[in-house]
This record gives sequence, C-alpha cells and structure tokens, in this order.
Amino acid sequence: MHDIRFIRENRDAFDAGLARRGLPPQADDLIALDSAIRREKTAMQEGLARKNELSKEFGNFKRQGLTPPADLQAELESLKHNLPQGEREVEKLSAELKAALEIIPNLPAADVPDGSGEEDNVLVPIKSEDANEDGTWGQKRTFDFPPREHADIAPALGMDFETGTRLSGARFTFLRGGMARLHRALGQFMLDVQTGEHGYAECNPPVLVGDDAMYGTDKLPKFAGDSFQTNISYVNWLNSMIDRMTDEVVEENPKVLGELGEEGVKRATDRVREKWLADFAKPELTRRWLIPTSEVSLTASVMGELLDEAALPMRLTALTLCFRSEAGAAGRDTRGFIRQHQFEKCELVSIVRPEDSEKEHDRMVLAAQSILEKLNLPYRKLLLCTGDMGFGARKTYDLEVWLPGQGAYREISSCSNTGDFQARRMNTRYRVAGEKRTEFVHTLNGSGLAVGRTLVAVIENYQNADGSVTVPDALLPYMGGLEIIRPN
RNA sequence: GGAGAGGUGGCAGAGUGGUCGAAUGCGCCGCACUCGAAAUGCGGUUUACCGGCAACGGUAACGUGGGUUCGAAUCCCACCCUCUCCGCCA
Repeated sequence: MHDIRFIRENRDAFDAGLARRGLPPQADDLIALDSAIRREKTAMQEGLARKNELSKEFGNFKRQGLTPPADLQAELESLKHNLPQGEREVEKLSAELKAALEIIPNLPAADVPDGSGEEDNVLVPIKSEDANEDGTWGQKRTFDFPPREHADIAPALGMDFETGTRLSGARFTFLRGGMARLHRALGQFMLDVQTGEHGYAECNPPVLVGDDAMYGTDKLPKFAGDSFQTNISYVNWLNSMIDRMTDEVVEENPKVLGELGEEGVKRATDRVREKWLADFAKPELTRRWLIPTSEVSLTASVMGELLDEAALPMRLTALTLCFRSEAGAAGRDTRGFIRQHQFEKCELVSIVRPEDSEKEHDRMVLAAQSILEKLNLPYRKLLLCTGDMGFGARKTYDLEVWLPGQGAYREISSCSNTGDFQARRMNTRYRVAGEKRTEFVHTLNGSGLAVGRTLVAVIENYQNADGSVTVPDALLPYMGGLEIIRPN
C-alpha cells in the first residue's frame, strides 16, 4: 500500500515508477481525492469541536438544574443533524482513495531493469569460487544416455498423477513410496539448513487464514482469484443477521406489525430465511483462505504490531503446504509436477529495519542458493525486470534450476524485498530505540526452496539409464537407508 | 456443542453517564541525591489523523460494529476473541 503523503510529495517520482511498470500516471487524481478528503475532514472536525464545546455548556446548565437556552439547544440539534453528512462524505471519499491505492503495485527499486516480461530479466553472475565463467553455478552433468523428463521417469517411481487427478482433478498428484519419502526428505533437509545454518526460526503456522492476513500480504483484493477460499459454517451468522433485520424493520415501521401480526412477521421472515440460505454461497465475513504461500502466515504474524527495535531482524521459516488455483495458467506446465494446485514450500521471511533490507535481501538469496549447492543442482540467478515482478515487490531475484530432461532452467525460488509496502497494509511498525518515533518495518520473503520443484530437479539430475534415481548425498540422513529409488 | 466469567495504555489493574485519554502499581526515560550503583525523591512516558513554518490547537480510539443521549470506557443490541468447567475429538 502506498503512502499518500509520499505521493503528495513525490508526484513525479511516483508516476515515473508506475510508468516503469507500464501503468498510466495516477498521482494527480489521487492527490485531488486526498485534498478533498482533508478539506471535508477539517470541516467535520471543526463541527465536532463545536459540538463538544456546546455539550459541555449544556451539561453545566443541567447540573445547576437550569434549562439550557433555546438557541443552545437549537444549535446542538442542527449540529447533530448535519455532522453525520460530513462524516459519511469523508468515509466515502476515504474508501475511494483506499480502493484506488490498494490495487496499485509497489514501485520498482532503482536498480531493477526495465522490461516487459521474463525475456528481459537479467542474469546476475554468482560470485563464488566454484561459479562458472558464464555466471551460472554447478556442473551440468553429461549423460551417456538421453536424459528424460521427470514426468516420464517418475510415475514408475511412485509419482502417481492418475490417482491424484482421480481424487482431486487436474494438477493434483499422489506420491507413493520412494517419491513420497524423497519429497519428505527434501522438506526436512531445507528446514534443517535454514534453521541450523541461516538463523531462521522454525514456525508451523496455520494454512487457513482470514482476509486480514491475505490483505496485509497484498494477495487481496486484487488477486482473490489466485487462491482457494473456504467457507466455514455461516448459517448461524446469516440467521442472526436476518433476525436483526426483521427487528429493525419492525422497529422503524411499526405499521408492519399491525398489518401482519407477530405470526405474519415470523412467516415472512422465514420465507426470506429460506431463500437467503439457499442463495448465499460466499459470505465474506466467515471465509478463510488457503494460503498460496506461507509468506502470508509468516509475514502477517506481525500484523498490527508495534515491535521493539531489538526484536529485529526477525527471521522466520516454515515448511507448509501451499495452494494456488492457477487461474490463468491454463495450458502451462500441465504435464508433470511443476505447476500444482497443492505443493510444499520451505518459506523464508525476514522482518527488518528499512536500512537493513537491501543487505537482508542478498542474505536471503544466499540462504536459498545454499540448498541448491548442497544438493549439487546447477542453477542460475536472475534479477527480475519491472515487467516480470510481482505486485508487492520492489525488487526480486529468481533462482532457476537446471532440468536436463527439459534442457532448460526453471524457476525454483523467488526472493522479494517488498520494502514497507506490506508493512503499511498490515500496520506493522517498530519503535526506534531511544526515540519516540515509530517506523514501518521492511518485509522480505523468499522460497528456500519450493519442495515439489526441487523433487523434479533431483529426479532429472540424478536419473540413471535404468529409470532409477540416485538419492543425493545430502539427503541420505533423511532416507532411512534408501540410496536408490528404483522403478517397481 | 452446553454453562459461566471476562476483553481498558508496554504490562498489571481501577473506573457504572459529563470534570476520564483515563487512578494506582510495575516497566521505561530524564533529573536530584551518590565516588558509582541500589534505595529514595521529583518530573516525564499511548497511538493515529487534521490544521499550523513552528510553538501549539483540534479530532478520534477503552475488543469490533451499530443504537440510546445534548454528552458513552460507563446504558442497550449484535458480533468477535480470551479464560474456567462440562461434553466431544486428532
């Protein structure tokens, strides 16, 4: 969420940032709306101040047993009548401004390259001794047989696409035996590395969350279609709302009771009740969302909080299921285990001071890279261009793993610095040590790594001519003695 | 699911219609005393927004939303959450 004050004071910079995202200028409209709000608000507050003052006077008369003068009563009466109008106007305009602001993406950081899509992303050379000359990492294995895609090898090893589809539809998979074990091993391994070596605190958060958590991490309102939502029982809630409405209708229109009688009112209410219970399938107040990533649960764990500076940086990790409806991805990656409605991911989240977020971002990417290096999986690192960056990000690095079966690099991790964009939505601040001032935190999130895609990478990179897969050394402690997963 | 109790500042906790943004204690900050510290004393210490160059002035917030009233932390209604007991349950 953007700060309207920032927009006010940096009108041109704001529009320039939007332009880099391929969006039309909006600052002028937003600022006009904002000054209208402030004008209305000031007028309303002056009225309220007047009302408070007069009420005090009124009370003084009453306490002395005197009747307040008629002109005092009259002015109070007119204030009481007129103030709500101003209030409603302020509310209406504020809602308009909020609705406009909440669907504007974050501004890209200065060092993010301009571009329109993934073809404009920029390779960031890996800086380490064992990096390759072309900036990538890892030795691509030379096969003495044509390497196959995981979708061809894995079904014989326990990756059961058919059963998954039968149970839940397309993009669901049922893992068995060695595949299930290897998948679990990967998750455990990632969690152990991130907690043990990179200082992330292990968490086990809810995977069903309410609107606030989704909104705070910028998944709502714009991207409601990307996630699955559930509805907990809303029948009681709806019933109570219907009862309440009936009461208020009768109260405001006493004639109704006279015409219909209590029995008649009850019958009419029950007809409405029946119809509403049948019609209403999505009561927003009672829904929960299946998290599309545990970035949501972990980041929103600090929503609404005023943190101590000493608590920062806060580094959190969790291995959770993630759920994505993959709306708009029809036809993409339909084969295999790459794009699923349900997948596991080891997520990294950092809550930091603004001045630390840049460095923390680099640190986070290194933590993600370390998993690939320990598994000896070749990869490369990209800096996303403006056109490929997510809504909330001001800067994003992607890691892409080499898949020999597909002969391509595929995304396996995405690490984003959102700056204070999410913190504003969540209202998460910290108190600057020794000062009265509070400031919004910066939040960062990254995959460390996506478990399902890592499984795919292991299968393709560690495949043997006979269709078996050798377990990477790093995972052996997690495999209960299983060293090679063989077709059955 | 049933019965009961409760939700007030960083924490604890008072407050049942106006003088309450809110006693008191703890914590924290400053000052005094001290060689220094502890103890003690004095002062300060919520947040957001609006106006203002500023000093400062104003508005709002006592779980959330509505209502009653000239005026609500306080009264009424609904909802949410927490705790205790019972029931059920991985």
